Amino acid sequence: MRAIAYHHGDLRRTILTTAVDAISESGVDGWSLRELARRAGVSHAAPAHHFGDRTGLLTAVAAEGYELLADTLQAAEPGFLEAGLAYIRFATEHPAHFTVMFQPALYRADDDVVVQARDRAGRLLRQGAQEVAGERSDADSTALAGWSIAHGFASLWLAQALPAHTRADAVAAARPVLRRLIER
Amino acid sequence: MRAIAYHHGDLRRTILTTAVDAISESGVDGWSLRELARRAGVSHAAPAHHFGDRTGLLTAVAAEGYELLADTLQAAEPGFLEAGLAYIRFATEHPAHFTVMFQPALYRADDDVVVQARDRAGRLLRQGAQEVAGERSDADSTALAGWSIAHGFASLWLAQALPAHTRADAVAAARPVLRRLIER
DNA sequence: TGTACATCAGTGAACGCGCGTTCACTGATGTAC
DNA sequence: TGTACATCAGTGAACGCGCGTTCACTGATGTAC
Repeated sequence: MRAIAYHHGDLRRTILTTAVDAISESGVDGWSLRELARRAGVSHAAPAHHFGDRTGLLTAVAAEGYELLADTLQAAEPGFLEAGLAYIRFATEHPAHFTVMFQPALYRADDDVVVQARDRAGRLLRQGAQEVAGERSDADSTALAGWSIAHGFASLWLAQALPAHTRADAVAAARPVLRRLIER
Repeated sequence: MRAIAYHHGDLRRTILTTAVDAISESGVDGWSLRELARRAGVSHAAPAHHFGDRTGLLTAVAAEGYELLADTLQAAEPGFLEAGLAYIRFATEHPAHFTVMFQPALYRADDDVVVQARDRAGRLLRQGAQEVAGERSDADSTALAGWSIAHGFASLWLAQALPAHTRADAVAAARPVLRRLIER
């Protein structure tokens, strides 16, 4: 691979990764397209070639996020507890994606690629919820409770709002918390 | 009250309110200090007098948010369910405050006023959790489960990620979901 | 009750800067024959 | 195997704009005497 080529070859991928890094470091608005170009070592006009504008770039981040979430859920062992822990692992390993995904005002939420990926993740999520809801009469509320508790734990952990002992390993700390929903 | 006075009298309050409105409309970064000044009808240099910079302003928003949350929790009937619903009511009625509070990188989280208000809200929150944890051996996990489920429901609702039937009344929709943690 | 003075809130002109966008261009790659 | 041509990715100079910040100022308010 040449160090520098006129045609980068994988600039789209590079910009996307750079954007995710920048979001992790400085939040969803703490950077400019020009800064991403600078970091990626390309001209400041290059990103527009692939994404058009910020919204286009964030749309790609959201789509990739839903794909990654779906992959993570798909790879998890069956059962609500494992699905919930997979959800939390995804959020803590991909904080930038997670943050963007749940701020739909930032991107084109009706973009085809986003819709497809989100549907796929949604299907797997409902499958995980099924396993805690079972035959209960309040299956819907139980499914929402499952999603809420996993999403809430992940969000609070990312916001650094949880007690210090949860810092080192979010997934381990989440286990007894999620379990609280299925046993008593 | 004069329509226009050289000394506004309550400009700090006005800018703060204007900021909260702007955040609700356009997110945490969708505005500038100059725009707030324009909206408030004062010169563009006026906000700096009261808040210094964006961070100072967001610090004030976070502090006010924790105060409002504490007030809401304090006014709630006793019991975990009522505390959880109060938490969700706060989040849905003050989305801008809620959003800022849980992004500590945006403001000075160690500011005295913030710390005091957050501690007060934290005390009331722990009190609510106590009522679901009771004498259980896993009291800590139960308390975190309570916070997570309320926070998760509120976050997902604000992200417009929940099913349509929850849209009209978040608090009513949350009731059976939170209940799921205390009965089975 | 009146005057002098200090303090403070808010003004408005000026600055330099980084931004997104535009556009004519250049260089690399792929395809037709 | 070689040549011509179209397509596409990325360049870099130029633009106008809104921004935060600075600073000398003005006008209102509060206090001392």
